[in-house]
Amino acid sequence: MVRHSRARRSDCPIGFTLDIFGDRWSLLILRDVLTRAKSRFREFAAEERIATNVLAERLERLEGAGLLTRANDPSDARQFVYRPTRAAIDLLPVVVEMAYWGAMHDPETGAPREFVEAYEADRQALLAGMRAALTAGS
Amino acid sequence: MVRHSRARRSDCPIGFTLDIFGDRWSLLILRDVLTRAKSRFREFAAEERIATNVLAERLERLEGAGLLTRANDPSDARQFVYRPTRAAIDLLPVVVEMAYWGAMHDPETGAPREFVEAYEADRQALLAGMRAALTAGS
DNA sequence: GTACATCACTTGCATAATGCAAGTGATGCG
DNA sequence: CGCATCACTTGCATTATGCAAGTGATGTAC
Repeated sequence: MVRHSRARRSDCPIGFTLDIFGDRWSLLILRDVLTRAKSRFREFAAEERIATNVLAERLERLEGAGLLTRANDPSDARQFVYRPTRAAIDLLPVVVEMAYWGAMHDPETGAPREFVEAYEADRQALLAGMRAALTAGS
Repeated sequence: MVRHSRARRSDCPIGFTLDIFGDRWSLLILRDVLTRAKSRFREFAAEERIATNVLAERLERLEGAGLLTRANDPSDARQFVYRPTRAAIDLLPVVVEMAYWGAMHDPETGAPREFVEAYEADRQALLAGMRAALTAGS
């Protein structure tokens, strides 16, 4: 049986990157974890229209790829807490650049003005602030 | 008939961005156009293992999305020349950040050392240089 | 100008990924 | 105890992708 889906297809670092989250949903999940403080299955399932079976598979794969950790929620044994790893936090620049590009080129963007202003004023500070928010509780 | 594939699914600028090239191939095509000076169908088809039918559809969609232009090749009537638009050139930061992330986290990356060094030494200068190379002939 | 190669695609079909709706078992809660 | 909620599964229809083999227009060598 041949696995086409996730075989390595390129020696290029961009190809490598796309092998990990070059699909519709993985990066949206990472966006939620990185910029919206989401950490639970139901939170990911809520906002976007991702099917739960696909979500389950993506979370498992992102965990396997070393981008998310999955821990028991001490306050509710039914739930799990997904958190970004260092590698995922390193993706912040990618997420920020994609958001900025979308904000610039989407005629009806929902991008908050404050994000655009913060980016244009001081990109490094914006990134540092976002990174700090993610590293705070560790 | 309902089109699921490319309907807008999010008001987030990242969602918008992923609607345009949130698939395996679109961004690789853009990478080729933006960083490898590729401009013809056969050049795109050559390096990666993209099926020609998928490539044809992607080129058409990227043109429709305003990221590529398609022009006749004056020296060969069989060929067309695909070039990035301003919007595509604006994607350089995204491409560069993805490449850098891949270079940092891919254990067997094929990323050229010079790229990593240039990025770490002066990201802005790297981007300016890449942008200048693309704008040169216009 | 005839034969052949090359170009950008198409076409037909098999396989894989995704979407959708309805479960399922474990746990929380009144 | 009864019901709601949690993180998933399962079955199946639909869509996207991969693969191999065309196709017509054009270039090129003889």
